[in-house]
Amino acid sequence: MRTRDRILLASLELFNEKGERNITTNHVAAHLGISPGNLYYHFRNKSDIVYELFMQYQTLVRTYLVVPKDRSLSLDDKFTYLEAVFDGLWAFRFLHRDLQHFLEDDERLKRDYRAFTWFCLESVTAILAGLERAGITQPMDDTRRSAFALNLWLIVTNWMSFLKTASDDDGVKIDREALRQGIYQVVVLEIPYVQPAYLEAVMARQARYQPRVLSGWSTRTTADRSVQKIHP
Amino acid sequence: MRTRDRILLASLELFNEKGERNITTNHVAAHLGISPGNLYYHFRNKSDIVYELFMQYQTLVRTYLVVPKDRSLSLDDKFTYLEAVFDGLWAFRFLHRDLQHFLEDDERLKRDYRAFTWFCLESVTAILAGLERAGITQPMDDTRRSAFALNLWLIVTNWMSFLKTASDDDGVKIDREALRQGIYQVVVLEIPYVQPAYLEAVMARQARYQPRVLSGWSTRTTADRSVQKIHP
DNA sequence: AAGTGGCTAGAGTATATACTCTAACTCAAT
DNA sequence: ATTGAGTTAGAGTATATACTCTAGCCACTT
Repeated sequence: MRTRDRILLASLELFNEKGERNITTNHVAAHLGISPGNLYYHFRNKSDIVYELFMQYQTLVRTYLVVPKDRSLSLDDKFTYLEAVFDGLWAFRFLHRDLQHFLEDDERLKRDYRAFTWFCLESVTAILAGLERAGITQPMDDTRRSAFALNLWLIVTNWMSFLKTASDDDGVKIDREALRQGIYQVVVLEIPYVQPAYLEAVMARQARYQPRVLSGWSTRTTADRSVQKIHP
Repeated sequence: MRTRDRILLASLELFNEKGERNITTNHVAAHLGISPGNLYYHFRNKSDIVYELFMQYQTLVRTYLVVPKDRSLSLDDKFTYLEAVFDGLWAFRFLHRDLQHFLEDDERLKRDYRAFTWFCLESVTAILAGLERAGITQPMDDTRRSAFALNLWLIVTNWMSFLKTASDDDGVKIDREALRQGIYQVVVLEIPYVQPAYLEAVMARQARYQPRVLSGWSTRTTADRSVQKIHP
């Protein structure tokens, strides 16, 4: 593998694990056993590494967030979308953590990220419209659908950071699996709009993603509020 | 005003404006015209300043997120809650920006923040239950309500960062006013559960918070996707 | 054999950052 | 007047961080 690609891969790995703020270019170089000079031969600066990683992320998301033109959407499609989106978020989880910093630091990234957001929101809206046309959910007017798509996107993109801040690391390991429990939350959002004929099927599939982290949190008493450990 | 309080105030101001990551203790001291040594006389380290600010934030939120015991909730209450929460978020907006970093940096803050989150989720759940009892929204079972409360909280707490990342600074100034447009999004979330008798009233109030930022984004074409300026 | 261009090492640098240390000032109580 | 606790100034420090510079290596062409 080319050095340039190894740098990207190692950066992604370390950024995801420790957070970009805690990983210096020297760390990345040391991790790969190359010199800092070598790293700077391939990238002008740290921002460029982040930008390139964002481009990879964007490409990934743009490939799977498409509405098929030749057929109508199924319930399976819906969950395929969700799983893909969460997998992407997991693979590039460092991005959303310091997003604001990155965007302030790099005008180009800011521009591109904004366009990317609108693309995502439009795609989600199109998917929602597709599900309506397929008779899975109730039709809604355009304004409502757009606002709904935005809520959906907010929940999806911030589910990870919620897990990180709200759950106890000792009790619940945050991994790709835990992340997918965000799917449960998204389905909760949509349930009121599901057509009666599909309600049972939707809820059955939703059950697969039932959160371990949160189950029963509303019934806990004040006394054990801070205790989050799971004891079998 | 005591020096200690001036340090807190200046830190909050600078953190909110530039982000904690970009503000050093020396910056804060210089801003106040005091020496770094003086600052470190009052605070052992930077984390302590952040912690203290979080405590202020927490106190604020805990005071207004209470369910009245002596009477049932009204529609006004609901919007009062929302406005208060968004005002609090605005006043301490630096917190949610680098939250993950803060929590990794300070074990004490991590513990307290987690407890705070659960408190908020329980409070929101209690408020939702109160609205149901008052006949404003349809009753739902406990599991659903908890999950719903969590979605609501996710949208509320991340609305600001969405605005920051998705909107064009030139076109739409992000301020306390823009932030409140998150209220619009929250109401969208709740509309399916509003009892018919209240639907009109809810939507009328919602209209006050109609986003300027997002209006019509779903209908924009690819060509002007990146253009976010508002021209009257 | 000599040259060429891509790649790499590694020492080095300017700046920043969080934080320390000591001396000195203020002012109310004695 | 003296004391002494609380407060402040300001120079200083150890470390980190992003990044530079120069010399040289290696594979391949001519």
